[in-house]
Amino acid sequence: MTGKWTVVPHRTPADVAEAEQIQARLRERVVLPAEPIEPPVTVTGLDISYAVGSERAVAAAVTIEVSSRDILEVGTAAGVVSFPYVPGLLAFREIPLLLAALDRLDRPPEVLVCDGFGIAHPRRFGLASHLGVLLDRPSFGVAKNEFIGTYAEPGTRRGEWSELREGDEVLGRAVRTRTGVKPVYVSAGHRIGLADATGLTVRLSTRFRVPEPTRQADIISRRVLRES
DNA sequence: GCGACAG
DNA sequence: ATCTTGTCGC
Repeated sequence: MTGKWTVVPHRTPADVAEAEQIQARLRERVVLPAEPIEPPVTVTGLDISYAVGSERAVAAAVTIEVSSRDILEVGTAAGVVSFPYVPGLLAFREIPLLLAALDRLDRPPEVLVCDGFGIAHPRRFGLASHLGVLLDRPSFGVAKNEFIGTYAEPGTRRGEWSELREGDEVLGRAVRTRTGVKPVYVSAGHRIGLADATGLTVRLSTRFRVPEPTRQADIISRRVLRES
């Protein structure tokens, strides 16, 4: 079931070693522009909900209008995950179902936002980068928890941020989307810079810590899962 | 060797 | 990720 916008097909690897091979090969395709991208009218958020004690899961792709934060379109896909959760290899667990959910959208996504990381990853190729490369679309990640790198606590006000880095290498930002609330961790995935990813993250999260596209994808995937 | 470890 | 309601607090 190759998605209509999938540029690079996905195969589930047989083991961790094969997954890391694929990761290393695809990573070479990542492009991170220094210039701002064309401001998108919509952003498509992605997330997956899992059933307890089984491999059943539901993915949701939710396209949100940036200016209004309204939902424009929803695509979902139920299925069975075929790769275990391994830190650093999350993409191999989630990508098949995410691609299926994206397939259900009529309008091709402009910019993708994932629950997780882009290049802020042990091998600089997290879920957001992986999906961006497969679809050849701009993508970035917004994670709720830290993974790698260190950062200074950002200012307490909404919109303030600090660099997430490993040594001299800037991997992302800890971004305050709500005043006085724990920051989210933003990283570029593919074909987008950190400044754009940060700006979109803040614009898309007005009432809640998590930006609307991934927040709605979380809510909808969870609802569809329990209704199945 | 011992933890830590996106979702 | 997931099991789970109300409740305390800003």
